[in-house]
Amino acid sequence: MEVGGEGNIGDVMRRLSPKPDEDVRKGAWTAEEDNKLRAYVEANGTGHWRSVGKKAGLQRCGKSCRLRWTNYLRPDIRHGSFTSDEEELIIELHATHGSRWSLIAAKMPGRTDNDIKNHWNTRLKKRLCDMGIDPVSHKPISELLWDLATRTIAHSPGSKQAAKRCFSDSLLNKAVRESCIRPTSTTGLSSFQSEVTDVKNIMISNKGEEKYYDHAAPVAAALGLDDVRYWVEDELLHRLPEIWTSSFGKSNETCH
DNA sequence: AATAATTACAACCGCCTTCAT
DNA sequence: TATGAAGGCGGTTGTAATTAT
Repeated sequence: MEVGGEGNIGDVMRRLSPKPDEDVRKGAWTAEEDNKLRAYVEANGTGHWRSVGKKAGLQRCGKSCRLRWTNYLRPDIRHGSFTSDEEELIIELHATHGSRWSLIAAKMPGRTDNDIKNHWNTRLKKRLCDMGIDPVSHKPISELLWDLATRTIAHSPGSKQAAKRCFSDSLLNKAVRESCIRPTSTTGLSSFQSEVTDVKNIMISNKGEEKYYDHAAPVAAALGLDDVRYWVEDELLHRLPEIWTSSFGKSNETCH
């Protein structure tokens, strides 16, 4: 015991501060650690996670132990890929509850909130986008574009130009992002331009873009654009230097 | 066969809520 | 009522495995 005992400020600070890093292991769990934690919980049950690491002979913090048990070791967890029925249920529940994963998991026995969240972020979100559905609102993208251009923006001063600009940015960024062209700052603008001289053909030949044009058509009509495709192509070629500079000109990173 | 890109998922982090004192 | 511990949640990151080039 140090001189000063309970009242010593240094002692108080040490008790309140987190333990030094060397006392706590991080990263992937080993099979031995899993066995220790499983044996401890089977013998003592869950709860009081803060002390579990120590009592189970693990150099892990309580949070880490709890997470490992609830997301992986719990015996009622069903591991393995999601069935199509489960995927449909997740989409349905997400439309109702949003990203309240614990709520969604409660309606899917055997699945953890972490698993569902991961599956949503890696698979389902993309699938909805490909179907032309916004994964946040679960509404068709065409409907959202329409709202954006005709209601949110188009009724304010200087609206038409703003709406056109917003609309074109969305299309152009998508076209560049989804094309096979991956320029870098070291490529240089001139060679990038030569690579994309026929970018409109990439856009037209890409079936996803065709679908995107379908979504865009009613918005274009609302803005008084007779043919959105030619307008976007003109915009894209005209604004290529600007797009290149804003996206890739400031770093050596490749385009994502 | 080697390398790059993408995918899948375990784990961490920070914040919030609840509860006991 | 204020405070701190504990548990829970959602967002994000790191990385191993897989697939594409």
